[in-house]
Amino acid sequence: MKWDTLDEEPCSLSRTVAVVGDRWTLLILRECFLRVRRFEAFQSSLQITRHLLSERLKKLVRFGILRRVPYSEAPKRYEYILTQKGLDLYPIIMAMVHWGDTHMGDERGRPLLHEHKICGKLFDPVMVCSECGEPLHAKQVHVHAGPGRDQAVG
Amino acid sequence: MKWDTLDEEPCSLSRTVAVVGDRWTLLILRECFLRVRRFEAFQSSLQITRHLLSERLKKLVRFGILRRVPYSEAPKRYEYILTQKGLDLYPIIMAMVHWGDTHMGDERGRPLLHEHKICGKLFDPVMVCSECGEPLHAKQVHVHAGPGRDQAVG
DNA sequence: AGACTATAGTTCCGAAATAGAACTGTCAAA
DNA sequence: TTTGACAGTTCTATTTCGGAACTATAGTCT
Repeated sequence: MKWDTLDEEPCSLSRTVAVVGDRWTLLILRECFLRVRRFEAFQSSLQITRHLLSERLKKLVRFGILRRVPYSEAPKRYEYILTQKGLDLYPIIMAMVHWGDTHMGDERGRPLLHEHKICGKLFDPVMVCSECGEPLHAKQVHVHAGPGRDQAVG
Repeated sequence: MKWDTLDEEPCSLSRTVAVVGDRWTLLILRECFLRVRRFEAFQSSLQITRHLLSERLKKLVRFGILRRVPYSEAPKRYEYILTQKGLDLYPIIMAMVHWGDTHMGDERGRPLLHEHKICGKLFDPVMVCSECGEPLHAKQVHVHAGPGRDQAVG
């Protein structure tokens, strides 16, 4: 597999995997959604090596998921902020959190609870059909080849 | 990071990442949802090395995401089928496909289109609040520590 | 019988990625 | 002038991955 061109595969999952398909990147994104923005903060909360953190942040900036924004002129210091493209990853992160809550929980209960500011309640994320609003299940979905497909899948 | 105990972290995202947080595993799961079930089929459609495929399938079975089911007695042959726990990963996969469609597309258009058998229409997945049904956005969610949290996050 | 094919793996070795620690550079505060 | 905070970079040892060959079981073809 040529991982360096995975983002050009005729498969939307592959293209997403090219960007967020590794453990550190997903954990970094978790921190971003928890409002962590600075190199030292990522490093100390994740215990990631500085080398890998640096590389992953660069990659996320390169793909337009984070913006590197100066917050101090002298010395020059930057923080990393989610772009809209990055914020749009929220359903992926929430879907993963919810699956973990459901299937990987232990007797201690959930690590985090989520409150929806709009309705004020604690909630779970639910994935629904954009057309009829019903919850989605794998077996109720039929897949068709789209225009961007050659022979590969996804 | 001790990846071998990531599934015991007090963070649901970490626990999910422990299971599906690598590129090959996500691509294998894509194939599973496209009804691929056999070793040779995974191998030839993904071009994954047989060694890694074997290891990843074992891991998915160990975590209860796939079941290894005999389909031939002599010679003994098995296929890999999603359990309910595995089927429940569907929102993660769909969220990734949708993000890829939205942010990583090219001029050729989408590789695949999804039809909801319930309503008969082509759809996009939308993540909504279980309580009020409104679409979720990162900035409208407030996070609280839950019972299973000690000092870590997620 | 003997050779060939299909399926599902396992083994081995060189290449690439990761972990862990130390080092660099800039500036402010003590 | 020394220390500390911050944001990285560099180095080496270890781990994981890629690619190819090999093993095992049984059916089919000649």
